[in-house]
Amino acid sequence: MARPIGIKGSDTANKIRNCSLHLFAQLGYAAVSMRMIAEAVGVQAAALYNHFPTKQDILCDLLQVHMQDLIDAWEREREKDESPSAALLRFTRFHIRYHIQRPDEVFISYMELRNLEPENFSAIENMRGRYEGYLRDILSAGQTSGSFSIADAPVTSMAVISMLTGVNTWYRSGGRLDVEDIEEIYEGLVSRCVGLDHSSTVAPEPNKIEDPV
Amino acid sequence: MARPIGIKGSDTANKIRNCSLHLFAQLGYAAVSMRMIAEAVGVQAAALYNHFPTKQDILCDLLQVHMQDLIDAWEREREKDESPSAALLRFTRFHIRYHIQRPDEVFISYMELRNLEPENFSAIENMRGRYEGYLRDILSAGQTSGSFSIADAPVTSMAVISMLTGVNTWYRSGGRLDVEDIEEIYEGLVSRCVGLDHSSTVAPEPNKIEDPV
DNA sequence: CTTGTAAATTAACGTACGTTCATTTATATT
DNA sequence: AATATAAATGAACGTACGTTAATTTACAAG
Repeated sequence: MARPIGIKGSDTANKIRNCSLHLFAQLGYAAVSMRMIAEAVGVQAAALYNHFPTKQDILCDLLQVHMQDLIDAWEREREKDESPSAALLRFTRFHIRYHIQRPDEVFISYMELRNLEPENFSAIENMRGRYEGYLRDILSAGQTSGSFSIADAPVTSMAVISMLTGVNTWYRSGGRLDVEDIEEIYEGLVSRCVGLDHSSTVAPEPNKIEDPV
Repeated sequence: MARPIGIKGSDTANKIRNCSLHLFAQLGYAAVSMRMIAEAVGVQAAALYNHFPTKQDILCDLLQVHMQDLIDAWEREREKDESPSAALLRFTRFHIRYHIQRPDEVFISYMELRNLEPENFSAIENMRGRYEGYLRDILSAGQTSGSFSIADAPVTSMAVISMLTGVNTWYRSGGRLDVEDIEEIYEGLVSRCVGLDHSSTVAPEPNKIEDPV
């Protein structure tokens, strides 16, 4: 057997991405061999090199795509000229929702950075810095406008990001709380962190009052 | 050369612990070979097996000692019969101070858990759960006594832990803020997360008022 | 002083690694 | 239809891995 019938190269490449993602997240980059990836894909190890020049390139591709997708998703989600408080709550809900749906990508983005060569490492770190900058800018804007009360905007933004991303360490689907419950709890926590009293800035949900059935 | 003069076995064992800790933190458990550890220690690879039966046992030892030391340190630091708010602030400062001084241990405790065999994994996870329980109990106590205003104590405790541990991802010694500055900022953040207004619960520092020089 | 143990050495075990090569076959292009 | 390219295969490369064995020497205990 050589090239199978009905095979498009891009399909195999995506299968390599998916299988590598799961294996890297479960076992760690260094503990995953090209032969393991190949077996998961259903192919011989040498075939992987038709799609990625090295093992490192697979990891790099995964991290780069994840970070770019995250940035793009927020760029689409954000509303320009929104108030800092509204933007903060939007960011909070977005971050939780986006990350909770991609536990493997988030995991390797934090854990496998050190396995990248310096230049690839810097590229990913810059992207992460850019994303963190969105939140920092929201906090700074709210600080300037006086709607937030913050001791230190850079530190507070890191604290909030850590708090939000931390959800991934304990959330399991089918647990006591669904994503909407979690978003709501963290909206409250984040509001308090920046000196907003959440209950006074958000109107109660109408149907909880008007629709008791 | 066989056994060198003036060598105590426990010294070598500790050197193996220290070198492995740094290497694991820098490169990851799977990427570190016994020969690398041996070279860092200044010994041949086979000599490591006089002190640890396998590579996994070195990792397991490091994680277990770290978690046990953390638990012991908090048991010594805590004050029985303290109010929930005082206990919370004590925990906050303790956690930041303790973790910021041990970045490598903290790092591998989060990253290399998956490289443990199931039973070792469970042992470490139980210890972590026990430590997290200290905070959860403080929050529950404050919720019961009415001094805290919390939507969900388990979730809030995980949020707070994530926030505090997150300091390790950005803190570098010699930076803009020293540890005391950071503890103070996070004291404020944590107080707000549980519905305490920090500024009203802590008296202003006297020398900032009385000693303007 | 003898003896047993502890701590090191060198050498070697089989296995697995990332990657390359030559080859074969399916698809795409002209 | 002829040709080039894309996508697979099986075999092999040298290297490194975790661990074990046999041996040598320093220290501790009787």
